[in-house]
Amino acid sequence: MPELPEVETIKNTLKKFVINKTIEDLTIYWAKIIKRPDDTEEFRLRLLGQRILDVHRKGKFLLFELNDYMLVSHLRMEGKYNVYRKEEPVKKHTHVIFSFTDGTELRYNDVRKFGTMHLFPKGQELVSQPLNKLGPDPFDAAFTLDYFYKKLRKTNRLIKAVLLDQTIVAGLGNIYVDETLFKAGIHPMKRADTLTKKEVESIRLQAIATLKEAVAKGGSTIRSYVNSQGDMGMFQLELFVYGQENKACKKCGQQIIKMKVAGRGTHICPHCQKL
DNA sequence: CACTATGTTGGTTG
DNA sequence: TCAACCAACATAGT
Repeated sequence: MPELPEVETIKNTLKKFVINKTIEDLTIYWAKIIKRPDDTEEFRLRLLGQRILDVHRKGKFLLFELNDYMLVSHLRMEGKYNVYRKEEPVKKHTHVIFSFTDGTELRYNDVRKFGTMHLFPKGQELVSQPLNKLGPDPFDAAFTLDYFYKKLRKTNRLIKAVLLDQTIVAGLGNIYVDETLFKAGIHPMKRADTLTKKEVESIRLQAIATLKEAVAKGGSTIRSYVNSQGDMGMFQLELFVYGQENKACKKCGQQIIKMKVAGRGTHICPHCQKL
C-alpha cells in the first residue's frame, strides 16, 4: 500500500505517540514478520527496556531509533501502526505488539502479513540488507540529474520498471510512477536508455514535485490507507491517471486507459504519452 | 462459485 | 542482465 508520501505521513503522525516511550514487553503473533534476528525470542529480548528516541523514514521504510538498536520496518501492501491503551481489544490482523511502560501499546496491523521488521545494532542498518542497496531518496541532494541520467543510460529496461526499482531511487511505487510519467509526458513502455537528458530531467522534477504535493496532502487513500491517527489521505483527489481509467484526461480530454506494464496495472493518457 | 485485482518485493527460471 | 512468472496473504469486486 504505502509509498513515500504515505510512509512520511505515518512517520509524522506516529512520532507524537511513541517518542520517549520505553518498551516493557513484546508480543509476536505472526513470527514471519520478523526477519532479523531470525530467532524471534532474541528479537523480543533485545527490545525489552529500549526507549524510542526518534522515528525516521528512508524510501518506503520506517526506522525506529532506539537506545542501542535501529528497528527497520517495511509496511509492504497493508501494514499499519497504531497506538492503543492496553485495555483495548486486539484486532484480528494485529501481529506484533510493543507494550510501553505507560500503559499504551504500539500495535502492528497487516491484513496481508507481507510487512517485514529487521533489527540492527545502531549504525549497522545502513550497511546491511535491506537498506544497503537502497537508492537515494528523491528529496536527497544525491538525487541529481547527473546521477539519474547515468543510471538510466546503463539499462535498457522500461522506464516504468526502472522507476519502481528502489535501488535507483527510493520511494516511488505504482501510483506515483504513473502520475510522474503522465506529468512528464512519457510513455511507461519507453526504454530508459532512449530518453533524452531533457526528458530525464522532466521525470526527475515531476517525481519530486508530485511526491512533495502528496506529502502535503497526507498521501493517497485508494481503499485502505489511513495514517497512524486514523486519518485518510487527500491526494487521491489530485490524481491524473492512477485509477482514472475510462475518465477524460484532465489535460486533453482523451480517455485514460489501463494496461499492464512491467507486470503492474498501468494508467496512461494515450494522447499525452506516446511511444 | 470461480476468477481477477490490489498501494510491494524477493526468488526462480529461461 | 532482464523479463516473466510465482510466491507470500487476505479481501473485495465481477
